[in-house]
Amino acid sequence: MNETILHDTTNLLGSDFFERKDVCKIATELLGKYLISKIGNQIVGGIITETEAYAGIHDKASHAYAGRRTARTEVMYQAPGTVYVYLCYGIHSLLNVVSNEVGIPDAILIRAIYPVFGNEIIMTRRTKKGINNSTSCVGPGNVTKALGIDRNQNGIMINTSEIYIGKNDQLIPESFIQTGKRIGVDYAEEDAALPYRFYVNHNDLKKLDLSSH
DNA sequence: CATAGGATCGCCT
DNA sequence: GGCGATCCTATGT
Repeated sequence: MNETILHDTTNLLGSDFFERKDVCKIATELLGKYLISKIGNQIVGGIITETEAYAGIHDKASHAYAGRRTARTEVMYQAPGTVYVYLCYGIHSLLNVVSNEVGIPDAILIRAIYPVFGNEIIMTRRTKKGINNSTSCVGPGNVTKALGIDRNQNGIMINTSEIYIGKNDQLIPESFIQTGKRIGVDYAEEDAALPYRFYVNHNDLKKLDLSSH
């Protein structure tokens, strides 16, 4: 894969992908897709390997629980495919993509990717020593740091500028997909236990033929 | 205006 | 496994 994907719209996800009601299905289907950033004219891309679903106003873990509308959460009510980036713990930018229809604030958090290209750029952005291909983009704060994403991208639409999500002919086998409860949402009472986290081990990912594109 | 706490990370022991 | 960093957001007075 190279940057030609950014100029061939047939390779990018259509807006209908995020314009669906089942946020868990979308979160699952995002596994294996390409996430690409072109920020500061630097292109970095990888395969999405971990996501979490946040199910709008009925989900106590969601920022939009009970229909909360604030300056921060307003973008969650915008069109499917809108990027929602917020600051967590005062330090980390966390990347989400809004789904469902306008006015229904579902979102998917991107928690990890497997880097495919732009590795030298990633290493200049990730200064921690000892990281490797399998760890440089694991954890939602690390994904955004590697991709150069922060709140400057909050509110933009995917596949129009800076952040792109591409199709992948190489699908993740269902047997590779693991499920669990979401990280860091213990405050969400009964919703804290919902199996809304989806991930594939990078070791399993490497068993696939990633050279077919 | 004041305050508590967070969809995390990395360093320390 | 513990905890400090760091600052914005949401809420309450």
